Amino acid sequence: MTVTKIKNMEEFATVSGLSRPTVSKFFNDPQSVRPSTRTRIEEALERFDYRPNIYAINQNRQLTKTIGIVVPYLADPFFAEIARNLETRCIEEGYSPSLFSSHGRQEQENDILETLRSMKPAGVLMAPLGRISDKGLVERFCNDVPTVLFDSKVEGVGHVFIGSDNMQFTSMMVEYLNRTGDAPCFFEMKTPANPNARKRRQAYIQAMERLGHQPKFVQVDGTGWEFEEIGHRGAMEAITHDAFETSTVLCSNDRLAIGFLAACYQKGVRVGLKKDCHLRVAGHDDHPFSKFTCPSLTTVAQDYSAIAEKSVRRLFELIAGESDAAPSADTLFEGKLVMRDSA
Amino acid sequence: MTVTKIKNMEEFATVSGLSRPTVSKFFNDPQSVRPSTRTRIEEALERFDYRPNIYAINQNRQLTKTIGIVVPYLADPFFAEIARNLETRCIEEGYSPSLFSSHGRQEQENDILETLRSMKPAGVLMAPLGRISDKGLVERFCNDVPTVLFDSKVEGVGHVFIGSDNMQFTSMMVEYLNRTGDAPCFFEMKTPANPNARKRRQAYIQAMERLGHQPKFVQVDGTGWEFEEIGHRGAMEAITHDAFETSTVLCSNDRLAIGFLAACYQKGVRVGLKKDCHLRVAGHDDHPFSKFTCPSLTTVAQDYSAIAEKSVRRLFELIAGESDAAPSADTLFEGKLVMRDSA
DNA sequence: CCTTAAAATTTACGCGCGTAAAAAAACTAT
DNA sequence: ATAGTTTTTTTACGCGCGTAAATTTTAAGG
Repeated sequence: MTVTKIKNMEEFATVSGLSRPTVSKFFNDPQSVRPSTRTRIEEALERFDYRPNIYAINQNRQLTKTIGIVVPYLADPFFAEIARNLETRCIEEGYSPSLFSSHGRQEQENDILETLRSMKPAGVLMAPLGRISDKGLVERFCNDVPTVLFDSKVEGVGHVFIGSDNMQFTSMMVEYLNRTGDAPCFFEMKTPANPNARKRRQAYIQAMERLGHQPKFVQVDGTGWEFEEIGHRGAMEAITHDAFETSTVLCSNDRLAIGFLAACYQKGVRVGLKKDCHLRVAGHDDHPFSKFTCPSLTTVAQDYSAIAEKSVRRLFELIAGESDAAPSADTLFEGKLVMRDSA
Repeated sequence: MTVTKIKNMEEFATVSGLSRPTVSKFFNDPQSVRPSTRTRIEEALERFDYRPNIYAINQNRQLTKTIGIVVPYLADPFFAEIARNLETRCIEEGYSPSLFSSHGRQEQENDILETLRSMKPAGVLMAPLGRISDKGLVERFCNDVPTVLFDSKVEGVGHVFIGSDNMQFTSMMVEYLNRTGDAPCFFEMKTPANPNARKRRQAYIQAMERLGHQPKFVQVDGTGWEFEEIGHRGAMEAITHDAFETSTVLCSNDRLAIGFLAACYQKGVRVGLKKDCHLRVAGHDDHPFSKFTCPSLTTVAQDYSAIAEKSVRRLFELIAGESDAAPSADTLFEGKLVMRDSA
């Protein structure tokens, strides 16, 4: 590194003995210049550490090299984990991911979309809030910016959706629970924020009917994203009032189950498969912490990295296909049964 | 909204019946124009939804309205929670936060700092990786960009640090455990990534000696940020070899404790205060999930929102104080003892 | 109504880079 | 060496906005 500070591309071109347009070409695509020229620039780059001004670059670009990533609630390790996968994949493809969390609030989600618009991103990977999303606004956004929706689908919105096959998730789990013991009741929030929850409820009902059982529900009040808290409260009440009509409980998601198991422990309700257990409990998602609950949680695993991988790949297809591609069929990943100690 | 699309500030100024410099002034500070003028612009804003091009704006600004937020590992709910607080506070102050996670890798942290440099942010809130941070690079960054370090201090680097008083955390917990039962042994990673862990170890030793007890350690191998996994493995081994010389275990952080408790449950080791319990377990941090462990985890609570609040406030002081202020003393927050069922 | 101060307008330049067109230079193959 | 091709250089314009200086308009106060 030399003392000389390079302010702009003009200066950098001079010190590397080239013209500015050539250097500009290099930064847009190193392969587009002659190997010998490339070498000269790379050498100069080591001596002078210059970086093109991103704002000046993007001002003149119709499309930037930015990818927006939007999740509904980053404090949920599930989304943190997905976001991490997405980020990594984008970087590998030479893009700069920009991460946003709606923190469970519609207003925030709307702000983020507006911000993203002005960022002229090459594309956006978005897990919408779901029920409380501003559908019209999300729809308009998807029409204007190449966007892949993942995790939670907003009906009729967006060209590309990547998610989990909730029908398969729940069917499989109900089937498993039914084979190995009592058929489960379904533990869920009364008004879930996430559309996956509604699909899982439907799937539960269908699966139970198919097996000749009557669906049974235990529903908890509560809004927001503090699912553990809600699950805990709901379980405490249900246990106190002995509200379970069966010895098996299927939770709509693992975070509810985590709260549920904590309540069971506190109330002295033994959970698991052993002879002296009163209850079996299962969940959905294979949350990062489900391995460490007491007992460890039997659940259906979402394939995080597959969803991330596929989302990014579909986004780049969308970006590449000049004309906005026809709305494609949703991609739904099947889940894997993870048999642990709780059921 | 009208059909007319506004492309730039010139056009927008025309439709609002004003000149571009006036409109420009408005966007930089709405208070700087006459109320009647402000109203006219705001009305036009509703009819035409125009937003200044952020890239063009930032190109000509020495300092942008961006605040960088860097955390070492976003999949850790502790950092997700802190980040959420920081984001919210920044937005309230009229800045645009930009969130980055190092994902536990030095290379990534370095890249983020380089990216941030080119973003010309007004300031940066950074929780460094700690031990594996590139100290020289972080130092240089802090000298060039107004930066507040939080959570984990890199010795001798940065002008402002906001964190927790680990000495007080651990002292208090050791004191409490000693008063209510056996003095604790210390459960930790052999080579912790985070400097807080080292401070806690020292504090543990001092506290034990002050109380006339000999410090005892159970140390686990393992690197990375999968603390629950590491804690679980360590506890399984320790229990198998009956490696505890005392009936009380103080974990270096809650995530290790979560894994620890899971292992205890699996091994049939009863944890808690009741007569039939073999072990008491405590942690540090009051992780968002510590309330839902089995049994619920006794710990020392970090004051998330206070740290966030203070960090943001100090950053804005740094930004406001034209000349780079003299290195100020660290701000350390005391923790609160959270007595739950595990100890 | 006139004086003053405050605010808005006009005019004009610059930021750092993308990019197009024409000319010059550097390679490649014969 | 020469014709033909590829790459680089020259030249020049534009992007959308910040911002400064000089001028004109507006509002306020006596």
